[in-house]
Amino acid sequence: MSKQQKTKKKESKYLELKGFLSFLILHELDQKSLCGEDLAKKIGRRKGQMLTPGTIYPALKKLRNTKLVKFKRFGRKKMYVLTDIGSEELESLYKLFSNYFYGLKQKISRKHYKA
Amino acid sequence: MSKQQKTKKKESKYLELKGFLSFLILHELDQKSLCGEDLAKKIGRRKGQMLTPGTIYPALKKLRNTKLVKFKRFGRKKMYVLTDIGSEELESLYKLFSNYFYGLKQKISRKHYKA
DNA sequence: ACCTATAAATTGGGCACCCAATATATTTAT
DNA sequence: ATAAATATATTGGGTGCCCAATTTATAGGT
Repeated sequence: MSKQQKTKKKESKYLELKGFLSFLILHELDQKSLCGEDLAKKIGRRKGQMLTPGTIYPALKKLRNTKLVKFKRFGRKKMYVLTDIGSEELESLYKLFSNYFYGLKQKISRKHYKA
Repeated sequence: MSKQQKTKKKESKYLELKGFLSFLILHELDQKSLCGEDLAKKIGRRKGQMLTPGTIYPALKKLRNTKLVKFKRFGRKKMYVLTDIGSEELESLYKLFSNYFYGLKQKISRKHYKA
């Protein structure tokens, strides 16, 4: 009972929902400043599977390079926050997101999301 | 004024929302039977840019191979519909989708979506 | 100083998405 | 039968997502 999320109860048999990682990172950081590890846990909870370092850190690196996020060091943690550019970008992405998934609103419920 | 959707008014400057194509195909086909071309237009409208044949047809091919969709020929069109397996898969994907985007419900509005 | 734990980061590889360009098949018009 | 139009399909290449495995850096305990 030590593992935080185990190998995956795959609900869908054929397809996966990949993508939107950078978008979700910005969205989470807009709610609360987080370190890489906690971001991986939080987004991992959304997908039902922990994000590995090889997923989260390259994504953060890219977001740093494009100046959408920055961090401040606290002990060994790097606490990430949005930059002004990052906030603007997120607002644009919300509009795209709205278009992209128009009509799917009723599919989003709290039923399966824990924490 | 002949082109249906032009080169792209890119709202976000740095990131794109990629992915979920197969999911959206299943979702659209669950609403209405469509041919490849019309699927490309419909999903293209969601992203603000027409999907090219090189995007839609390989995706449909994969969905046919996994028996999630099938088609019937009408003239030169292939009208796609979900199989029973496809319907089940879509239900599972809606649950994953709900988790994946929990908390983003209020971001989905009709504001920017046309048709 | 040394060890341990924690957080961050890189490497290598696979797959989905995506487009531009090109090619094939089918239907309709002449 | 031939041409034009429409719909389907493939090819080649780029990029992002994703993981397993490994490595580096930082902080705390003894």
